[in-house]
Amino acid sequence: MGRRSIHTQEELRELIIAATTSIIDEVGIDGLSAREIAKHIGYSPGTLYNMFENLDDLLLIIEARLLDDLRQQLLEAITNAPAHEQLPLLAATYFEFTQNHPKRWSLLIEHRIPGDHPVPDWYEDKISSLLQPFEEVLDPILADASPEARRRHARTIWAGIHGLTSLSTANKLATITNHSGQVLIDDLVMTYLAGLQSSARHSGRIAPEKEKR
Amino acid sequence: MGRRSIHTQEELRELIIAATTSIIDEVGIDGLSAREIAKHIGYSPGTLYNMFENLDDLLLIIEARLLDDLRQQLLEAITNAPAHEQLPLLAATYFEFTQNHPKRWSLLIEHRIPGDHPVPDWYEDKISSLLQPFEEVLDPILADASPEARRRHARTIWAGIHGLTSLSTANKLATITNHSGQVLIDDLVMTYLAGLQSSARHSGRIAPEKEKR
DNA sequence: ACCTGAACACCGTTCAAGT
DNA sequence: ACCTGAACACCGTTCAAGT
Repeated sequence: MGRRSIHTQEELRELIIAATTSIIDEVGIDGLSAREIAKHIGYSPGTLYNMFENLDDLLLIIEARLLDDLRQQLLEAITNAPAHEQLPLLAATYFEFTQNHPKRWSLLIEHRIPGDHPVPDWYEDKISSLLQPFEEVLDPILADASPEARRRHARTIWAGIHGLTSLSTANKLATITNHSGQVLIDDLVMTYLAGLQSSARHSGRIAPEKEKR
Repeated sequence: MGRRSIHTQEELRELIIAATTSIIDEVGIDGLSAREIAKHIGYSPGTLYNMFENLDDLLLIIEARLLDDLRQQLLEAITNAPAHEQLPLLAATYFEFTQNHPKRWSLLIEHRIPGDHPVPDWYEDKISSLLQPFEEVLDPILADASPEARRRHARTIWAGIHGLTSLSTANKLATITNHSGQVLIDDLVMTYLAGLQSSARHSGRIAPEKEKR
């Protein structure tokens, strides 16, 4: 047949992304295949390769949108929140988000581009932008620290939280992390914060208690 | 043909495990297949299913051995080490180990049993036994804490370290974690430890400085 | 008893051919 | 120009048949 043009290229693209997302959420990653996606949208498998380089490319785009959504929720969570509650709020929101999208979050964790090929730049940017809320929230606490130390602490606490959420969605480590995940994340954030404040004290200056607003 | 019996069942089993391990380490997970393993050991693909339930089962066994090795190295690392250096040593050893076996460690992180089936009990035990060194090392620091708090802190710091090493081997997050991994892990351990000691102080008793030996 | 290898039901991806 | 769908080179897994 051919020459249908019922949808614009852009519509077709979104159709494919939507179908793939819903297959993952409903059936799981194991039930996903190019043929299955094609069947869902009523096109032939070949059409996918007209819009995307390959399946990995398509999945990467879905992962990137998930990261966008997460970032959005993180930013919303800390808006108007008292400064000293912001980091715990970020952590709780991060965890909750991954629990709400377990299948897609697993995809994000487990999906690796074959051949050790590096991931595209735009994808790395998405990841980097996740760090921004953490840097913002840590800034007042680390007022005296060097820029390098601030970058480092933000990365550490982000990576710790990210790692913990990942363990929770991979039910391969269930016995350990069903301790449960939220409890461990709270522990991590609270103890790490206490550690930051304690070293701020030892380095000669006490991080001031916030009383903004 | 059939009826070769050049190898005992046990030898054949080990042969398969060894071949699979070396394919993963050399070619990577993408180059792995039942047919490829069979070719390596000079048997037919069907033979694999005589010794193992399926490919997932075989991979799980390889992952379990990796965990055994890691545990062994962790225990060796803290033997005869001063108490206050033990946790940093565990973290550094953990990280180094994963860097030394990047392909197999990626397998451990990314390999999920299809269908949300839970992992076998013996596998969960392997994971649990990784916690033991962390509990041992934290015990002196948490002398006053409740058993529940000790379990929790050990799980938290283990999961944080585990999560960080996982991010480092998945080069999907390279820009962030090539900060580098070892630096972030040191930061996590040191700051978390400072946090633990600071709350020990606040709860009325200072964790005594160790001076054993 | 032990192992084979053809067969089944799938994959991702390509590309000549159809409209 | 747009899309098809048969074809290619693979998968994991099974199981009747061979020695």
